[in-house]
Amino acid sequence: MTERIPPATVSRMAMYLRCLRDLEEQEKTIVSSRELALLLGVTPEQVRQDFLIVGCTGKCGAGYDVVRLKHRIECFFGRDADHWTCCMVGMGDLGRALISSEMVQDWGFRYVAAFDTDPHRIGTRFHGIPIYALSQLKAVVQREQIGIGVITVCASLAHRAAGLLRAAGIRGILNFAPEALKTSEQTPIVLVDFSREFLKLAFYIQSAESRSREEQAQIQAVSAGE
Amino acid sequence: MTERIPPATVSRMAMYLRCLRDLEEQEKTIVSSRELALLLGVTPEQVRQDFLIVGCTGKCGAGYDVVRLKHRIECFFGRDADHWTCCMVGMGDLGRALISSEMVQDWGFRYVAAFDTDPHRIGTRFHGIPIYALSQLKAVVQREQIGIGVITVCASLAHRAAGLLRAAGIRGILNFAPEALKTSEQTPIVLVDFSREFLKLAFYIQSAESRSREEQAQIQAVSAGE
DNA sequence: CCATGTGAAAACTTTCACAGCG
DNA sequence: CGCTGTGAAAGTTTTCACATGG
Repeated sequence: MTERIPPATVSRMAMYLRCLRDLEEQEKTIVSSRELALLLGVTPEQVRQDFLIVGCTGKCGAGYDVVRLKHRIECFFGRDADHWTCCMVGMGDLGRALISSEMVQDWGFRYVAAFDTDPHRIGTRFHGIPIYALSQLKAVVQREQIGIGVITVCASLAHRAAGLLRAAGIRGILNFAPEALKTSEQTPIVLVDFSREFLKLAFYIQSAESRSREEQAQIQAVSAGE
Repeated sequence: MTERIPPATVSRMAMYLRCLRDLEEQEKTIVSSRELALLLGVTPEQVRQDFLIVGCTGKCGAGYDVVRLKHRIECFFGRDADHWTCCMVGMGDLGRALISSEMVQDWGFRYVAAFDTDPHRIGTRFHGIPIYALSQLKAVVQREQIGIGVITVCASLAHRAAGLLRAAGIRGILNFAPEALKTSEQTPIVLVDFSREFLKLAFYIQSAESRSREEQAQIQAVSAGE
């Protein structure tokens, strides 16, 4: 059942899901592969190919049923994707920003606990979420049946945090600390590295500008040739 | 010169750069493709293949010169990667967190201005960075020669923010708003979508657990066969 | 005529195997 | 002997072409 799905495909699936949500809000019931392709900047064929993975649900001539397709992709991400319990390890600026932004809450990811080393924060609540000491992590994770741990502590603490989460039997870790944590077969870790995104952007800027320079040079060459 | 570089390769380049920085701090001068491969979870051949792209700098038998290689990869990301000026559009929790975390400052990305709609914030400073009104964006971007705009406003404002940045002649945009902005050939946009990262993690958890279930089933089948 | 479904073709990435150098 | 460099092989992913159905 679990064919090898490449990371790029998983990313695209997440993008489809976002689009389908938006389409559902706009009360569209049918969408074609071409429309989705335009929205995502890929080819219609690729979209159809991807949908074969989740079990082709399209109808010839018409398009895809938005609700049905969305449901299939939600299944792709796990049937219980609608209620993941998360905890935040590190209640610094980033941790608080992630919680208060509520970006992922309505994607089925709900924070039920937070952990910090600062004694002033321990025992208080943030957006209704209780803040515990790190020493209580294992007990809380197991009591609340927390599935996902989100690490926003500094790089030097990240390994310790990951170790505690693993020891508590967490199912997966999202790591915002600029530190490559060893990911094991058992507990997957997704690293969100801001510096990588900045570098990627820098590269794309560079290549876009060099390309447009080339084009200008070509235009100049052409006009010179005339 | 600008061969088509796949996104995955760009990501790996950023990871190499991180590793090389760490190695440089540890005062290692030589590194082999195998060491880097282990650190990154890829194969040594892939590492060497990647380094061919930036211009093979390795010496047979010895390994790669850390400083030289790092320099080459920095060039891959643009020679002026060492001094990108950035501005933050949106000084909510996320915007402030990104600035105060200083995660990317020492990667050569420096914030020199911030923009917000809240009149209480306009005119003040945060971490020494002046906060302006959106109406001043164009003038400030051009005056300070800002290359990168970082969007952390809400989804509904993101399009307007992107439009203003583009009109001001920004070179690239990093978008943290949960909204797919149309990226043009001229000004690249990198979208950082937290919900996508959560979904990715959910998928990997799911597949890791189904795999281990399969293995257990296999083990049971084997022991049943004995 | 539009859109999907499907298998084959093309393009690409990754891996392999080995030559060459320190 | 270990490590790089390189081109060919294997294994992908993506694209194309066309059959099928509303």
